[in-house]
Amino acid sequence: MPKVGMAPIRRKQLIDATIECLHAEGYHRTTINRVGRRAHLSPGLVTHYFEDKHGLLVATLRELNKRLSGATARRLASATDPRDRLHAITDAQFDEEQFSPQLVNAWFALWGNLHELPGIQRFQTIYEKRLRSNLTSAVRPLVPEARVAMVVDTLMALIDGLWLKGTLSASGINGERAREIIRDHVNSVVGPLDDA
Amino acid sequence: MPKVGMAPIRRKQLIDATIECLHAEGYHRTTINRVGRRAHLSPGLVTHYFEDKHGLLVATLRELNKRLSGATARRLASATDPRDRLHAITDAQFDEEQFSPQLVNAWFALWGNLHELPGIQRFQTIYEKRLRSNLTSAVRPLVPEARVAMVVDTLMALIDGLWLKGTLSASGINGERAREIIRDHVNSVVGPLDDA
Amino acid sequence: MPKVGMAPIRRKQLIDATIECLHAEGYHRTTINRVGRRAHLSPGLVTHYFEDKHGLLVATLRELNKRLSGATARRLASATDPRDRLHAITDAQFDEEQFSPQLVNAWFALWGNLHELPGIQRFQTIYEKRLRSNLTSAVRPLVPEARVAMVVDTLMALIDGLWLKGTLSASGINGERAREIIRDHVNSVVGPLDDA
Amino acid sequence: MPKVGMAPIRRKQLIDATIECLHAEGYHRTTINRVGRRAHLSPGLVTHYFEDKHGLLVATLRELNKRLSGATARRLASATDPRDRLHAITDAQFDEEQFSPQLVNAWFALWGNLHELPGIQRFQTIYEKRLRSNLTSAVRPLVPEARVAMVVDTLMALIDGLWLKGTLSASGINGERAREIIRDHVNSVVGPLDDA
DNA sequence: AATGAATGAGCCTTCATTCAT
DNA sequence: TATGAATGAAGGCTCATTCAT
Repeated sequence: MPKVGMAPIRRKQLIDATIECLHAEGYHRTTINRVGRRAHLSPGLVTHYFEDKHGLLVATLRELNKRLSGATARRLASATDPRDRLHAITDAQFDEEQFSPQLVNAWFALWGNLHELPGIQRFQTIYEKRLRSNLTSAVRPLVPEARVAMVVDTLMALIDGLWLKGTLSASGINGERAREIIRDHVNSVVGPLDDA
Repeated sequence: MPKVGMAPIRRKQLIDATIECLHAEGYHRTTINRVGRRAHLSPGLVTHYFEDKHGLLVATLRELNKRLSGATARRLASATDPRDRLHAITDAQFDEEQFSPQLVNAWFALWGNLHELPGIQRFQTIYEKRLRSNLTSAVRPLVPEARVAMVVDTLMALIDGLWLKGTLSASGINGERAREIIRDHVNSVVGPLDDA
Repeated sequence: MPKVGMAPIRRKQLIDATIECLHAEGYHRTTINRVGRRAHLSPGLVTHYFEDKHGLLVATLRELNKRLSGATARRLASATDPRDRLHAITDAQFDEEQFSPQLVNAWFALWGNLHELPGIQRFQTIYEKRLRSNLTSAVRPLVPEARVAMVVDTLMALIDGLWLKGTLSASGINGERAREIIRDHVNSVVGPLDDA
Repeated sequence: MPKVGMAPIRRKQLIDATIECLHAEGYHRTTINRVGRRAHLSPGLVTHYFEDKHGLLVATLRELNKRLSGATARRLASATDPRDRLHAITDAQFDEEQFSPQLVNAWFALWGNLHELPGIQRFQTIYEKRLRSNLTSAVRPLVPEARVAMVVDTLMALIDGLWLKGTLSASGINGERAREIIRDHVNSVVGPLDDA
């Protein structure tokens, strides 16, 4: 009695299980068998739906990025003022929903092994370019043109650094603190809010 | 083939080969066999000198950290002015010698798999604390006490972020650019150099 | 190749191959590869079905004990007279089917390496206790209570000793001779059969 | 400054360490390195003095047998009466000094792996024959000729069985109990001591 | 659509042995 | 006489993948 339309359901189940597994067990313990077990599905299904272990991991990273982009889009939607736009973008990077230890760790476990995921780097580069482009257009109205590149580079590095700190529980950097730091930095860069 | 006193020589050879291998092949391709082959030594020697693969990787991370600490110490030695001290520390993080793609990638390959290296996290935490302590004492004379924590947190995240960018050739962040960014940031934080 | 329900078949095949291998090649030559080869199965299947080499050996010892217990049960079933019950138990220990060089050697190869099979000792102790309990209730009606313990201890040691001799082809102790010896001993202990 | 006459000293040290190791770690953990470490000697010395790991184990078994034979000889020396001679032999098998857990376990660890010690079986057979011969000449004066073989076979099996039990701490068979059992058995076989 | 049986390559590790000193 | 450096084979185990059902 083959059911139809299972594909999206199964794919979601497996990706969720992969995220869980990456978080809980780390990259190299994230095996097809373990992912299957977590999803209460057989290991054979992974290849059925993702061709490959590689395929599963790529799909997982895509999903992680998508969730993050979603946060950016949502926040940008309700921002009009240039400065607000900038805050929207940076805040989105540390959105409570996405900046959970689980997602950060899963993302980072993949990130830390890009070497073994051929084809993903290009894909990741695209994501980075989009962020840079978003940041650039948000920053441009706020600082002298000559400083745009520097400000954007700094912001991007700072964002990545805060993510990285987020994987180390010992660092004490959670979403709230990350937003605080990045807001402080943004303010110091674009000048104090002259609300007078 | 001398019989005695080979230990330090072999250990260095194997650690160097590990760094090479991590850079060239990535974490999970860094196997005992491959490291041995790179060092022109038999795989059995790894266990002879490091007990374990784990032991080898720990020793490698230690070595990487040591080299980095060395750079910091060297630069601090010739800095007296508070602002100079701060620059010395941050510049040291991107010292030409240490911030080579090879070392950065090796370091990061280990970093991205801390999960699988039990016991290393504690060790890494110590290293982080030392950096924080160095930065704090350098920053304190330069900014109001209430801002010290924020400034240090930001600096540490920015440093990590720049390292991370350094692993992606596509990001265009090399040692020079990294130092430029961090100097710009430091200046903006502690106020412009009033050399007038 | 059917897809389902292979477990019991494969398990039996692998256990049989293990017994063969222990007999023919000895304990430390009984490797997962060799067992697999004997069973015409891949080495990976061992872990699939037994988790471990250890698991395979434990299962094998269990099987050997089960076969032996089976012989005891069968013989006891057709014995009513107390003396017959005692003979039934002791004879069962040297049942032609179980006391083959193959099984004895396999059993002994395991036995001689209990050190390396953590957790098995307890299991083996249970088996021993059952035998002791069986013997005790068979002996009790036949000798003065004060002698029961001594008689049982002696019987158990003698049984083990005969098994041990059974592993040495040079000893000339086969099933028939073993039964002869133990019957002679039993008779001398419980008094001659007064069939007059 | 090469010392002369070290051979017997070193050989003894290494054999003692082997016995310890067999007892404490079991057969397959008894490696040349571990034995060397226990003896505070380098692993290379083992091959120097024993050619081989095999050579070391053979020498160890020889030593164990020698110690046991020594006990027999000592006890036989002071026995004149036929029955005393028999008791001397059987008691010697469970001499407090030899029937220690350490020696029993070491002996048994070797015994349980005779398969892997080519050439030892022959050697062990000799030892068995000598025991049989000793027992036979002690038994002959005490029982009808027709029963000698049976009595000796039983005795030999019982002795081995008691040794075997001695390796299992759970069995509760120590030297004292073993002697008690074997004496009881001997008495029942050769008839009660008619000291009237 | 789904299962789980089966394979075989590859990894880490252990170890007996050899050998230069 | 003694050391310990060095090798390389083999073992146990994990795992991605294939495939019959």
